[in-house]
Amino acid sequence: QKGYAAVTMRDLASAMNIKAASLYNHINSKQDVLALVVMDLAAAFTRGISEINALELSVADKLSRVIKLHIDLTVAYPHAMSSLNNDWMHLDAVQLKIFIEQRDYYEETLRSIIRIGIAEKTLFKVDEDVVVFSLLSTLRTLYLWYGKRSRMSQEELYNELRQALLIGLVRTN
Amino acid sequence: QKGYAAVTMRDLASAMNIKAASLYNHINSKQDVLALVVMDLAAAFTRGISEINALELSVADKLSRVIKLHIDLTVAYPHAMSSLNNDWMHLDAVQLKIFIEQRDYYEETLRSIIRIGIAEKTLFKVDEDVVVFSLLSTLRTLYLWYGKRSRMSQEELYNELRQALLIGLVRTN
DNA sequence: CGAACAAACTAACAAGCGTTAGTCAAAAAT
DNA sequence: ATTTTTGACTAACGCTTGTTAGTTTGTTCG
Repeated sequence: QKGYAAVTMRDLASAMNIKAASLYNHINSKQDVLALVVMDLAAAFTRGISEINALELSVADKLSRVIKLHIDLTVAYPHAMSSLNNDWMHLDAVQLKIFIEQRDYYEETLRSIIRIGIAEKTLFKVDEDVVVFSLLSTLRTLYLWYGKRSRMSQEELYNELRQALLIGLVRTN
Repeated sequence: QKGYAAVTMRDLASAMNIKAASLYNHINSKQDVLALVVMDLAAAFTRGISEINALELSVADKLSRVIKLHIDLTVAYPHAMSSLNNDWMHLDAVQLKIFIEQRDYYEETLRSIIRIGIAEKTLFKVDEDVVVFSLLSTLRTLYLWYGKRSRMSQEELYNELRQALLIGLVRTN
């Protein structure tokens, strides 16, 4: 709601009905809390795309699996997704380096899947950077949206997103 | 880079090679700076979509114009786009109300365009909320991307985004 | 030339920040 | 039954925050 910088330890404490000082019986610092929230989720994404890429699937099926990965993790950890998107730059130097490496690996893996699809002509000829960026923009901000306005099941969301992101909107025939 | 909450008046001042107190010869408060950055850009989006919707265009052409609107404003005000996306919740109560009204109006206008397209069957049958969300997720985060990694012209970006967002990726025939 | 103004400066304020120290009651382990 | 541990508390710390007051310097204008 407020983001890492704007939220105070007293905010966190009062949401748990305790005093700020009591938090330090459980955690070492505010930064540690951020790392706990962000790093596990980042690792889950890294593991997820790595597993998908290792499977013997068509490019379109791999992309569908990536969509499913994002839906699953968003449903499981909607609040952590917000920190992953907006607060990662406040990680300390050590964690930040690890985070950025994982992020780069994730994006490069997705880019390589798309590159193969374009080369084998199962995907339209598009700029791979634009596609990676466009897919991830939508998938990364799912948490802003799903569960709030939507009464949709995960299954429905999955099908709608495959249509919107992969198949397209405008009828061209 | 840091977001509204994390950046200090001393940060802003030193980036301008002056002292923090000197800022107050030009502005009234930190919150006012945020409002100056965010509200004008929000108004530009509101005016933009209003004008597009008033034109006598096909649904697909209106959507293309919306893409162009986002590209134009992102190129013109890349830094303000970041605050518009990430810092709007730190506006004071008065401005926040105005902001949210404009945002709702923008989204509802876009939704109505898509609703018409689906009804007249120029668009595939998709959930209109998913489509609005998916389009805006990509267009709103253009600033993260364009100008950094990309050496693409605005014209190229426009064509690539129309392909990726409207036409689709996966060849189905 | 002299007045008025713009815009920088130093110094300091009160409030809020993350965090630590020390204490105490209840629960768990011995 | 006694010791140890857990996890809350109050009080306070040193620091940083946004902001104000008062001053000074250079420029603009009658």
